[in-house]
Amino acid sequence: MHLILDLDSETPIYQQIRDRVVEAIADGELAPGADLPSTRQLGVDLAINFHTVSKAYDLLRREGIIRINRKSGAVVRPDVKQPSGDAGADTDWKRRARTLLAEADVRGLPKADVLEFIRTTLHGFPGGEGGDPGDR
Amino acid sequence: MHLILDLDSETPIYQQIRDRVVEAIADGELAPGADLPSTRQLGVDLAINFHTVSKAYDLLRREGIIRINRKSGAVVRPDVKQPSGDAGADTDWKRRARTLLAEADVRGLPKADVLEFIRTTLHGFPGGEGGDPGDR
Amino acid sequence: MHLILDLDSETPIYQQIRDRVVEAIADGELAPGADLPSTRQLGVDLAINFHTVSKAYDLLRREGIIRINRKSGAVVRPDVKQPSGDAGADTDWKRRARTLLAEADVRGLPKADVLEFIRTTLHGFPGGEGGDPGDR
Amino acid sequence: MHLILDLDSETPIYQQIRDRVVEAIADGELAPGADLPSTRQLGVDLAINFHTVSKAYDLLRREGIIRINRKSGAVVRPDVKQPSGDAGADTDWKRRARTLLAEADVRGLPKADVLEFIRTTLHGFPGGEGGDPGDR
DNA sequence: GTGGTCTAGACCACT
DNA sequence: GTGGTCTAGACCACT
Repeated sequence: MHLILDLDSETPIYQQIRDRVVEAIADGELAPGADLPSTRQLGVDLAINFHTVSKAYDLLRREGIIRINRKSGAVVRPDVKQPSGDAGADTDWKRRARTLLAEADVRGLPKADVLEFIRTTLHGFPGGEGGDPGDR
Repeated sequence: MHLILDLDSETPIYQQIRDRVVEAIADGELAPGADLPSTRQLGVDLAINFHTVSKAYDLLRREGIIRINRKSGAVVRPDVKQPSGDAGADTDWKRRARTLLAEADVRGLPKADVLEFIRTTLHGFPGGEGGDPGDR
Repeated sequence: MHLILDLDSETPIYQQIRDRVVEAIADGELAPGADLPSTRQLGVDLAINFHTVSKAYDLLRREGIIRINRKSGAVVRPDVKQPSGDAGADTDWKRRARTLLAEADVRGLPKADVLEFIRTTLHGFPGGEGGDPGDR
Repeated sequence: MHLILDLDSETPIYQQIRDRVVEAIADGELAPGADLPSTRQLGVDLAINFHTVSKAYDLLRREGIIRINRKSGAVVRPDVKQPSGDAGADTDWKRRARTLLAEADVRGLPKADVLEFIRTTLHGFPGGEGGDPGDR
């Protein structure tokens, strides 16, 4: 997992780490069950304080994405990428997606381009289910 | 424009107002060139400080979505929903979209369902293919 | 709200603060909507670091018990003490209660005494609903 | 004794084992004097390290609930379910019960429901009134 | 004046 | 060797 941060971004570093880990899991770079680097190690690699990494991992744990063990460190939850049935989280995701799509529309991004970008990104994630049946 | 806030949300109030305005424009509730309520009026309607509304409007102005005139108040920019050609903003939008899609994938939402939701939402916004058809 | 900590306890300080705040709300010392002290102020009062208070407040916020505003500080949520309809949290509470009751039983505390202690404690919290209809 | 662990819980594994053993004793599944499975056997059954089981057993021993013999293994103490007269432990139990009840109140659980749940749970444990009736 | 973020380092628990 | 807690202090955003 190679992880690039933007220290000048308004997005807090711990949030960026959280986002990059989620993307690494979606991309298949981090498989379900895989080990994450230790908070101290990742802190050294990213040249940031390990407390900041800790905060990112704690966020991922609360989101049900990773498991943290005091001894063995952090691992991607084995049941990740499987439907959780958390209706509240689904609703929240859709609300955020709707806002993002509205922004694309308001900024004049052509609907066809947006849809194409999303289709491509989604299908770039490994794993068959819901794949592209022809061109639909 | 009917605007509902969630005071308990982690999303700051000003950000929620900004999001709802963007959605109202995408939905066609607020047409290009239309007047927004005055900051004081909206503050009263939402039972919040008008400074918070000002902050939301200022954010929308910096994003190139509305125009603010000290005298005539805030209006939706007439050229909204047309491609701005701001490559940096496009890149930023795609990065955020990618993170959101990765989150859907990691949470186990079926790709077909995600794509269907996005297609439906996008087509729910009035207007042909995003941007002036005679302009492309 | 007067708050006493046991610095030698195995229970982390932030957890103790969380517990004491919950008790203060149940006791009616902190009414729904009431202000909590600022993190810095409470830190000074308790002679602990304000970060530790922050952690306690963040926990209370995530539990839906308080609301935190960057400007105006922390307040008890106005809708506290009203059923939230969060079935998962109810189940979790019952599981913890069952464990605690099992411990009382195993330690030989007479059931009548346990029930009496719980009845008394519960009825010591102000607010009528579900009160003691006679002796049942 | 059938024992189910939640590896994703915030509660450490050893604490979960301790809790389940206490509940099994309260439920009468494990009688006073009964043998507990060996740490290695239980470790295999639960697919966890036997050291974690040892830690749970050691905690139960320190709580005066089981006895551990290097040769014959762990057994439920014969005098369990009888008043120990440990005032400190009683005070501690009441403090924890008070916090749990305060949480129920703050979360809006009706007092009558809480009392009913506790009464039912308590009466679900076999045995008269907690402790030896001839002894009081 | 409020909370939020980040750094830094100590000490602890758990293995 | 791992994460968790706590202290301490800086700087920032928001009002």
